[in-house]
Amino acid sequence: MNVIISNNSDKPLYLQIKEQIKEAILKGELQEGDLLPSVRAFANDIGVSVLTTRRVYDELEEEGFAVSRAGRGTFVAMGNPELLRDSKRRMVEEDLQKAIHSAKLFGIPKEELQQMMDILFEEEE
Amino acid sequence: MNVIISNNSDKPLYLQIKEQIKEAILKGELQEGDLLPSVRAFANDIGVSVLTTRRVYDELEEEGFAVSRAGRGTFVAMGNPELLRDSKRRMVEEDLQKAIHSAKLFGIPKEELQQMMDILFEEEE
Amino acid sequence: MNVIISNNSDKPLYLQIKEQIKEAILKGELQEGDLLPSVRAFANDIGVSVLTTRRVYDELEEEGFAVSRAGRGTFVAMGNPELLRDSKRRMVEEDLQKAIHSAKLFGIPKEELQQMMDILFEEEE
Amino acid sequence: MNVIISNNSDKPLYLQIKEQIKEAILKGELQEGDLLPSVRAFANDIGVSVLTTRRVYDELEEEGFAVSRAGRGTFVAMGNPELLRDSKRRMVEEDLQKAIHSAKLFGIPKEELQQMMDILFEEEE
DNA sequence: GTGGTCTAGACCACC
DNA sequence: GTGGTCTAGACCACG
Repeated sequence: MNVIISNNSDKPLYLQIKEQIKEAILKGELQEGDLLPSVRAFANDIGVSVLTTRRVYDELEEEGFAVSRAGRGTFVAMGNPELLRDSKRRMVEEDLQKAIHSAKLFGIPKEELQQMMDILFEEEE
Repeated sequence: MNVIISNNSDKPLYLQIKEQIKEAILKGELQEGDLLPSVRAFANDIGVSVLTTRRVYDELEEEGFAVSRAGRGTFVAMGNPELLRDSKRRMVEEDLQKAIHSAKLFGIPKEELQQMMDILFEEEE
Repeated sequence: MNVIISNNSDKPLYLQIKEQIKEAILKGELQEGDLLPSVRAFANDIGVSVLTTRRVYDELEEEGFAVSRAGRGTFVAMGNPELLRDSKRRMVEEDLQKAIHSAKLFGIPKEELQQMMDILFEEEE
Repeated sequence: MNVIISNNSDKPLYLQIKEQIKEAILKGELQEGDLLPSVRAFANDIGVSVLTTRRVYDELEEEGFAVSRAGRGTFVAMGNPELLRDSKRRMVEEDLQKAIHSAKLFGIPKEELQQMMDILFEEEE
């Protein structure tokens, strides 16, 4: 797994890391039951404090994406695939909703919005 | 102008205020050249510290949405209307791009995305 | 608010503290909207690390018992009173269920269990 | 004897195993003097490390539930039957006391507590 | 002043 | 080896 950290981002480190792991799970790169790197190995790997990776794993566990077992390691949680699908859709819908909200506010018509989506969809590499 | 402050929001006060002023400008409620309330009056009005409104006006000026004239007050900047239109589009495009990025990541096809937009567009009150 | 910490307990410090705050809220000693002590003042007060009180407040927030506002402080959450009542009952039911489970396992009849409850209820000071 | 291990439990493996053996003794499934499986056979049987079963037997011996005879094996301790009866009662009383303590704290009256016990007693399958 | 994040150590229980 | 807790510092943004 590749995690990229930006010190210039306004997002805290632990959030950047957490989101990348969640994305990897949602994309299917990390499968249910997979062993995640140990907090120490991971911290060393990406150059952050152990406490920071601990926090990432703690929150992933709270959110149901991972399970930690003392003395064994941290694993990708066994989750109902439906939940994953929903989780993906919800992420997309959130951003979409924001865009639509602003568009309505500024009087951008639905047709123009659809056109923008078409263009942006092709542009994205 | 009505500014609504939520103490339950995760956004800092100064940002909530700034964004609502910017929205009012982009929506056309505040016209170019309009006089904004004084920092003191405004602070008193919405029940926040003078320092907070001071910061709002400072940042609005930095971003080119307002100009302060010593002894006269703070005014909505005289901006090229083109710039405003672009600014609106850019805001919408940013969120749209995020949604498209996630959708591609999770394998949600363009058709499904368009369908989601249709539904969300109608739902928005 | 009085918090008592035992270093001999098998429970981690942060849990001991968190549970006592939750109890104070459930008992009504702490009312909705009340300001909790700052993490630093609290840590100093009860003689633990700042990080430990931070963690307590973080988790109380996650569980919906408190809300933190940067620059202002941490407050007892405005919660629907129904939820509090349910929370109380659930705590009691959990322990009761354990007792009943063991009793059935060991063949202790319902009558004896009720008798035990009578006696223990009077004994409790 | 059937021992079921859950990887999803928050309890450590050795505790899960130990508690199930103690329950079997208290329930009478394991009689005084019965030979327990060897640490190696047992570890192999339930799929855990030998160290883990070793620890289980050590602690059972410390607590007086088992005795090890070098070269012979580990046996369920010859215990005074009174002690066993007391042990059962104590386990039940402990949980009952916690429930009563919380109930008093939150102002739940004795009648409501008894009602809860009635309901939970019937519900338990 | 407040909370939010982060570092660099440490000790413990579990496997 | 692993995760779980804790300490004693630090810097930043917010009000």
